[in-house]
Amino acid sequence: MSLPHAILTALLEKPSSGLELTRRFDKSIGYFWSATHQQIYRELGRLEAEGHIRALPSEQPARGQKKSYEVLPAGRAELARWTAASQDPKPHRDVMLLRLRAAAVVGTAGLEADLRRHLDLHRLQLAEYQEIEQRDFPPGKDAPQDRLRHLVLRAGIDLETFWTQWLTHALEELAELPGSERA
Amino acid sequence: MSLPHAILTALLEKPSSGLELTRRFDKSIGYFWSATHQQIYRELGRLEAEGHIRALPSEQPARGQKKSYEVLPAGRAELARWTAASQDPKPHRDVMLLRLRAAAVVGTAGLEADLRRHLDLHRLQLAEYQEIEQRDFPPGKDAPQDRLRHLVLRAGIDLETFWTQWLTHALEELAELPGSERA
DNA sequence: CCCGCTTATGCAACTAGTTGCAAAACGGGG
DNA sequence: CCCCGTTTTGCAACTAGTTGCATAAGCGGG
Repeated sequence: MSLPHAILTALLEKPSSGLELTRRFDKSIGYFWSATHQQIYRELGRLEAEGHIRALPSEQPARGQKKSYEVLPAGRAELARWTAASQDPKPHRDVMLLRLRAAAVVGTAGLEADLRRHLDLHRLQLAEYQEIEQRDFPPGKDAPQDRLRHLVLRAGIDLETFWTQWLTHALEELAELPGSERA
Repeated sequence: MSLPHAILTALLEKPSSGLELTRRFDKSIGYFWSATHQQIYRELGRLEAEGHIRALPSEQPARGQKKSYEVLPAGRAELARWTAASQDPKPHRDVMLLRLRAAAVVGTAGLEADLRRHLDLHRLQLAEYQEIEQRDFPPGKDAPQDRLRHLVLRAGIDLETFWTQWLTHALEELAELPGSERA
């Protein structure tokens, strides 16, 4: 149950409307939590009903009109509680690893193209993160908040780096395999 | 929709009952796909209904009786199709990264203990994988199937290695932060 | 002025995964 | 032989996330 807390964090960083939140979830927030606009609007409604956030009064709340939200003290308290609470790590699920394990049994036919495609996607993502790092975390900018946010970004960068290396290695192995399309 | 394919892969590697599958999902299969026994039984039922697997005839199918399954040709074909089909990578979601980003806003109070706990868990998992590697993939064992499975295990090992390093780094940063429990 | 495109919000139905619980058979102890 | 704990199977309800679509307002061009 982390989406509401992701939204609270984002709103504390900057009060926003649903669409603005969606855009931010597609960018910086997206590298550790993704969400669609439908999820976000639903959750904004819930958070408002619970008294954790409220719509900024200035704007009128009609459909098709921008409606911005800000976090209330109760919301900040809930976020602090959640952040400090112990949580078990969720088991990971990775489709590509599963496909490779399946390929060990039913053959690797057709896999290579998709491995290459994923490699390109991860390279692209990595480049994007590195650009963010250059732009937002130049050396010397180390207020506590920046250090923590930089740490999170580093995780994103290192994970993408790992995947590009692993996929490269996988493609090499695949190329060396004897009959590449054994049934 | 990958659970049925994880099950097909596991059953091709070795026909099993629901409980045996559950045990294997807790061990080797678990490092890229996890599932509870409830999920597995439900899915076994579906796969049987679809004609992808069948119960081994030898055993009688009463409740509380072991019932083992094997993959039928249709199931193998479906797995091969799925393995070769192009799939988009799923966006990642990581609660710990989210919590750290939240901590940049609401303070790091209470985080350290859980970071340490996660570090221990990842170290434990890493040790377990390394043990599997020593046992199952001694140097020189490189039939095609082994190479692919080893590659998958390497991903698990390298990911756990990454997390132990990152968490260690995070703890260092946290220790250096000025007021460790600023609200 | 009204048509169609974009922006912004949102509902509803579906899919996948989780949690809680229970029933049937087996096996050992009294 | 029967009671009770364990093994194995399974249903049902719930939670979270995804997909598809709808509705309202603003805006620019013919």
